[in-house]
Amino acid sequence: MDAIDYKIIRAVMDNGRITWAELAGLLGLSSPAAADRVRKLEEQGLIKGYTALIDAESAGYGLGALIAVSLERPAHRQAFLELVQKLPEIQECHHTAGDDDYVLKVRCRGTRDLDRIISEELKSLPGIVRTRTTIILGTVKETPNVPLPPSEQAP
Amino acid sequence: MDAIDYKIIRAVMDNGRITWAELAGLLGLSSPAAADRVRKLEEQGLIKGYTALIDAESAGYGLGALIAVSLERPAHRQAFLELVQKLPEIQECHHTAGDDDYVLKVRCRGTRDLDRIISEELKSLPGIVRTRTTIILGTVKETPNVPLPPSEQAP
DNA sequence: ATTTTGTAATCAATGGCATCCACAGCACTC
DNA sequence: GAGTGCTGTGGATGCCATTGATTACAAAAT
Repeated sequence: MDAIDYKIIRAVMDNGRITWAELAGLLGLSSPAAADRVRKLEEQGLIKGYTALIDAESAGYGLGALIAVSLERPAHRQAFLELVQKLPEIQECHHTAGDDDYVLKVRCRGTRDLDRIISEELKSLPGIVRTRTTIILGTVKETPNVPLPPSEQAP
Repeated sequence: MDAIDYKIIRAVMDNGRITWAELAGLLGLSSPAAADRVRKLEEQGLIKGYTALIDAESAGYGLGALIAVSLERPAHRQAFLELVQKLPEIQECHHTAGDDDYVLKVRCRGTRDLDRIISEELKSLPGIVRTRTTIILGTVKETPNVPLPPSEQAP
C-alpha cells in the first residue's frame, strides 16, 4: 500500500472503466505493471468491485428516506439483518451508537413502496420496538468514494 | 427506457467493467448495438459514471458518522452547501424533512478528523444552530445500487 | 562479499475487443 | 407508396489486455 496504490485508487474511483494503458500513463508504469497492481488490490479486498452510478430519480426511484430502527433484544437481530440483505430498496444499513440501534437508507418509487417496507417488511419482524422515518427532500451530495487526500504517502 | 435498458443497468451496476461483448451476450444483441445503448444511457444522464468500490476500513477510513445539521435561516445555506461539496469526508448530504435540516454521512480516519469536521469546518459557519452526531459502530450493508426489480423481463 | 531468493518491473507477441462504417430492416409520416 | 429516422448487423481496422520470458534490485543467508 504505497503512493502508487493511492494513485490507483484515486484513478479507479474517478473512472471505473479506465484502461490499463491510461492508468499506466498516470502512474508512469507499463500497462502490465499497472494491471498487476490493480489485480493485487482486488485480491486484497481493497477494491471490492466496480459499478455504474445510476441516477435514482431518472430510474424511477425518486423517494429516499432514512429509517431509524430500535431493536428490542439481540434475539431477533438475525432475522432483521437477513431482511436488510434481502430488500434491494435498502441501500445502506448502519449499526449506530445513540438513541436507535440501526439507521437504514432506503430508495423507493413512492410512498406506497415506503409504506410497504415500513409497515409490512419491518414491522412484521417480532423484535422491532419502533421506527422513526425521515423523508429525504433532496440529495445534495452522494458519492461512494473514500475521501483520500489529493496526495498521500505510503505508511 | 425499455426492458433491454433495464437489463443493461442491472448488468453495469453488477459489473462496471463488463465488456461490450459480454453485455451483448446477456442482451442477445451485437456488441456495437450494446455499446450504442450504453452510450445513449450515459448521454441522457441515467448512467452518471463508473467507479470502483473501495473498502473504507482497509483504506484507513474506519470511522463513520451521521451528522444531523440544523440551519438557522436560508441566508447561510449557500456557504454550507459549498462546504459540503468541498469536504471529501462528506460522502452524502441529504436535505430532510423533520427535526433537522440536513443529514450528512461522513467517513474519516478517526475521532481527530471527526472533531475537526464538526468543530472547525461546520461550527465555523455562521448559520448552523446545532449538530447532532451519531457514530456508526458498523456498516451492515452499503451499496450505491438502485433497487431495480430482479426480473423486469424482455419481450 | 557472493549467492540466493523474492518482488516488481519492462519488453515483445498474440489474441480479443472496441470502434467505425456501410448497409439492411422496420415503423411512422406525409 | 415513397420518404425518413431509428436501431441493429456484419465486417475491417487498430488498439488494448494478457501472457511469458527476462531483467533489475533489495533483503536475507551462507
